[in-house]
Amino acid sequence: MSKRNAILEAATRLFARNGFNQTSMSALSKETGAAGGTIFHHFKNKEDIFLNILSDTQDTVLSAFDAHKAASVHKNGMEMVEGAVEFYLNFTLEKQDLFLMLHRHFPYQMAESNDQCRKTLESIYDCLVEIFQQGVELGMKDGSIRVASAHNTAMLLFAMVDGVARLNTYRLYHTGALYTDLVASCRRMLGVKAET
Amino acid sequence: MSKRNAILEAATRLFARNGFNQTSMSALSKETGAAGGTIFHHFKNKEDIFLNILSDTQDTVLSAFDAHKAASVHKNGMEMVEGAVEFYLNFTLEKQDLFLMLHRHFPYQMAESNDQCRKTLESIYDCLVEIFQQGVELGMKDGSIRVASAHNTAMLLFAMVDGVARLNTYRLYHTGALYTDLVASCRRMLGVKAET
DNA sequence: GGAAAAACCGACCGATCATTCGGTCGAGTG
DNA sequence: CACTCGACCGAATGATCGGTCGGTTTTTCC
Repeated sequence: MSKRNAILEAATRLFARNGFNQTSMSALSKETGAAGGTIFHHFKNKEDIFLNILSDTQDTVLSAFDAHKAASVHKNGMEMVEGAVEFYLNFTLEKQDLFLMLHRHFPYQMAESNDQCRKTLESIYDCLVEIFQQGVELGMKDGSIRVASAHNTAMLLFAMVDGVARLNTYRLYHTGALYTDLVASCRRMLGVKAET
Repeated sequence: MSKRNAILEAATRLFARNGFNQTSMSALSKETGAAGGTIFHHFKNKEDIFLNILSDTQDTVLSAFDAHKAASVHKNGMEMVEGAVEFYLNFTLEKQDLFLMLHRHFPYQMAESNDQCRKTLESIYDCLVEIFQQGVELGMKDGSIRVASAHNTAMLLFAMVDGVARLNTYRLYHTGALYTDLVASCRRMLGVKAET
């Protein structure tokens, strides 16, 4: 692997687990085997490393969601939402470091002063919410879902599912058995009586 | 105000808005007008300041929730949950700095190595989840709520409501109009068809 | 009023931070 | 071979970090 990619990979892990500000360039240097100067040869500064990671994250998220949409089949909108919930939870488990990074405060702090960061973050979150929203909109058409606003409902679904994903990373509670109840809750929340 | 309290208050604001590690003792010194040595006269180190804030936070949260429980009246469990949702959202708005701090990663990172921190955090979150759980348990008895597990349901409610509170602080979306849909979603999610 | 205690001050310390810079090395080119 | 160029190195830099310490002021209590 090229040193540049090694730096990006190690930085993703370190930024996610220890935070951006708590990751020193010397730690990154030690982790990658690259000398201090080498890192600044490839990236103009520490922030630039983060922006590159964020951009890669955007690609990863967008293509993963496109692949899911292409592969998934469903009878109606409600099933599409259920599929999205399951996919999202699995995705957060599969890409733990990415979501650990996205769940930190630093990206949003940086977004306030850096337009590129803000745009990339918005595009990532649009993608995350959209998959729920499409399911809700479909369900509103085919009658499997009855809610007032597709967008607001999608946001609420996202808040709940992402909240559960977060509970996993904080480890204050053991949320293993939550998945079944989560899906059941989503189903009832979307306006049709629970099936038996 | 005593200098000690001024330090705690300023530290709460700075830790919440900039993070623990991004808040320097010199910044804290400048903000409070207290000299560097004075801060270390009142607290044995930076971590000790945070633990004191966390302990104060625990008191604030516990007494606020006790006051809410004592003051609120409700016909049934469902209404109790609705009241809890409204109260929780208002509370996060009222104590923005506290929740900004609790929503950061640092407390949970510190909890992994510091028992006092972990215990305090657990007690805070127990309190937050409990108010939902009591409502759900009551609703399961009086028939206004039909779910499988009171605890899991309370966790899901908490995840959703806290997720909405979080969306507010990140400012990537404007979530002003979400409250009505949130309450309606909770009502449907709890197993009884939406009333008109 | 006077002494002891507590609060307070700011210069100072060693460690660590992000970043810079002069320079080595090897692969490609003509 | 001579020359160039990008990848790479690691010592050095100035700034800033959390924390210490000796001394001064204020408060408390007899």
